[in-house]
Amino acid sequence: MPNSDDSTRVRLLDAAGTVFADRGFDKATVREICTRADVNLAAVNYHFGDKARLYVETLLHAHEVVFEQVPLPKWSEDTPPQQKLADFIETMLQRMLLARSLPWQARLMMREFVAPTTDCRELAETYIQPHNRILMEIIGELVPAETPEYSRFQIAFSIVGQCMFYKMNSSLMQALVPEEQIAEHFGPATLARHITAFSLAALGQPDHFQKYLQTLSEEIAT
Amino acid sequence: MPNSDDSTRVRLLDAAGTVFADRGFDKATVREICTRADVNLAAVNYHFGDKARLYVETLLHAHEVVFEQVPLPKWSEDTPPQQKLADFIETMLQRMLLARSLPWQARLMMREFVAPTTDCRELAETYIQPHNRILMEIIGELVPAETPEYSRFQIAFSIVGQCMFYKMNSSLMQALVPEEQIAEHFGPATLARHITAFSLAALGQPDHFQKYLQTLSEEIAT
DNA sequence: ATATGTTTCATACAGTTGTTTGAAACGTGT
DNA sequence: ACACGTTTCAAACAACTGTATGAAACATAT
Repeated sequence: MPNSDDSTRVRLLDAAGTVFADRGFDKATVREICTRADVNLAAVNYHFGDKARLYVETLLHAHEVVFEQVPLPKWSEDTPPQQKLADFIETMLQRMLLARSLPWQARLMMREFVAPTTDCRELAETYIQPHNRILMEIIGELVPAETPEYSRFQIAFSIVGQCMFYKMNSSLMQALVPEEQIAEHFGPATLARHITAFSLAALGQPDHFQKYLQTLSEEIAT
Repeated sequence: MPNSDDSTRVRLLDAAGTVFADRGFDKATVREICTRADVNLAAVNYHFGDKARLYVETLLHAHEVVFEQVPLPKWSEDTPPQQKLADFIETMLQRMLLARSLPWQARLMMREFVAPTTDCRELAETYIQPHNRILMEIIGELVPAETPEYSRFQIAFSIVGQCMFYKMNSSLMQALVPEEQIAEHFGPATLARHITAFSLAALGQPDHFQKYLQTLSEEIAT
């Protein structure tokens, strides 16, 4: 009957998180997970049945933690959609760049986005769908009413795509961008400003990106 | 001395391509590769030393083939940068979506972008850097002259990020977008048009995306 | 204290993996 | 026809994997 805060279970869940995150599902071994969790090898099979189910539960656990650790700000009735979009982008980036530091959850989420191991229907329904719906609603406020749905989907993916890119291709980025610039101009806050401006401009708020670029060159000039 | 068009070598290289592409480095087995190539199991070790070196050579081979199979169009002196950007995006998407059909090279490239197995310095220098340089030059023609370099990097990544997203998250996309819409509105040509319009609008060619959206809703209306 | 259900443990098992081996087959120049 | 370097082959090896097992340790309620 004691089940909820079972120490071995959560210890296993945590250890599995780190290991899965930086080894991937295949290269991660049950043995390493158990060693790290300081539990017996058989514990995985006892508590989760097999490696695959442990993985799924770890994924769900990871999303839960990240989503509540970096929540979306509350918006009032009259928050302008531009502000909402800015918030959304910054939240998304922070959730992703969270992985840079200690917690492993974001890294794990990214991995699953990119090379899905399970069919992850449950994951999509529980976390990704609602998240995407919010973005779609914001976009709905920013485009003409007649804009077809598929077009709004494309816009959503254009925005999300920008965010994801920085997280996933950090190694590629480091091969292309000089090191000094990375430290200074590719942190979460700066990137959020860039992506927001870029996307708002694309959506017919032309001032945003042009003004933003002007600001930058003025900063440089001084 | 016979080395260049060694039949087993290239057969191995091709088979390795397909297998690595849809299984990934870890899950791909030397056995499957050899079976598919119709060569003996020991051939990999004889010709390439080990699995890792086979992988690297496969990667280089893949890039070479894709880049020459889907080349950038030639531009004249007075090709407008808007056109160049459109071409660049379409080429990139076609290279990526190429993977949908027979050839495996693009899938493989994507995999390596996302979860690099090797440090792939050679890859970055030979293929990715020059490719990125072209994009940076196009962007240079589209933004104010004073725009700082890091900002142009960010813009480049915003564009590339959009393209990559569709390729990598096709499974995620399928979970979010209704099936009928995918077939009709998420092919390479349509996506290229969307991303081009979106990005040009962001870069202060506001007409592009607004006009594009208008066109869409008019098409719907009829 | 005893019994019962739960959790942990050490160990073993069966399968798959990359890699090695040594002999056979092949091609080529003499 | 011979010899020699190259390439192929079947078979085996050693290491590692996820999983199963059955006994021990534990907790809890009667």
